[in-house]
Amino acid sequence: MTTTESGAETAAEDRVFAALANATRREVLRLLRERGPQPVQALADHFDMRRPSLSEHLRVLREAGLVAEQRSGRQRIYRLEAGPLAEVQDWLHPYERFWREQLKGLGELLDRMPDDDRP
Amino acid sequence: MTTTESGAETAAEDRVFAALANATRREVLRLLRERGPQPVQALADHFDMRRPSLSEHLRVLREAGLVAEQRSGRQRIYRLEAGPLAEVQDWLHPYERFWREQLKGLGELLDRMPDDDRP
DNA sequence: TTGACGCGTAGGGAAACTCCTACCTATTGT
DNA sequence: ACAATAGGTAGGAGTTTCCCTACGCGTCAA
Repeated sequence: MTTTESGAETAAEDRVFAALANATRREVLRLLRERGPQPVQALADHFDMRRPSLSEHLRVLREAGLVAEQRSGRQRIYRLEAGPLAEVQDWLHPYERFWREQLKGLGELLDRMPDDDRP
Repeated sequence: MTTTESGAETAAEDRVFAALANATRREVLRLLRERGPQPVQALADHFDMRRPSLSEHLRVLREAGLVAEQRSGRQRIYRLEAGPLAEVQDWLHPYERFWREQLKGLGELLDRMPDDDRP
């Protein structure tokens, strides 16, 4: 439990999942993770998209707590804030035994199959 | 890596993240996890929403591979298919060291703070 | 066979999303 | 002081989401 997670904490959870629903925003997170903090234009260069549109995406990520900005002169350096992703993992955790069971079942199925028939 | 995950596998990833972006759909997954497979009406009873709307949500979940249906007479029993959630966890994994670093930093900060000043 | 039940699909409307082109503010260099 | 740079904001258009009310299709019970 990263935050209080008691009851109406759903609003924060909602913002995080909604932020992750867009491929451009997931790509921004990947860029910040792989290349470290960057100003907006450096990020925008990697997309076929005008800068104001990317600014909007950055706002969504910021309001979800997934990135933070640090002003440096006239630039704004964005950096990854991975905290909310830990909450996603917490959310995922109770499902883990289900997908392990499914994978186990698949494995056993394959074990009982002649090699020729495998997908 | 649960599926091939080579290149244009992004479409499947997109469908999963998009499916999880809605609170009703996340709640459906929780109900199926906690109470096991159920027909549509039993699920619909837990929401302040008409049944056709829930049917739409079930379609989105089905196309994301997160639920599966099994017909039984005139009922359709939906069950959790957690496989795609394993892929979400895979997606999450490279971020883990970042949130661990952040939490570590926060812990050290708290250690250096007098108890009275803690949030 | 007829009626009720379980559920999906069609179609529509309000709101939200995602992109765009201006445009505005703040900072820096000349 | 002035022009150029970095980046946010406003407003608008096209698309998608999410809910609704009808309605259609298959199944079961009388």
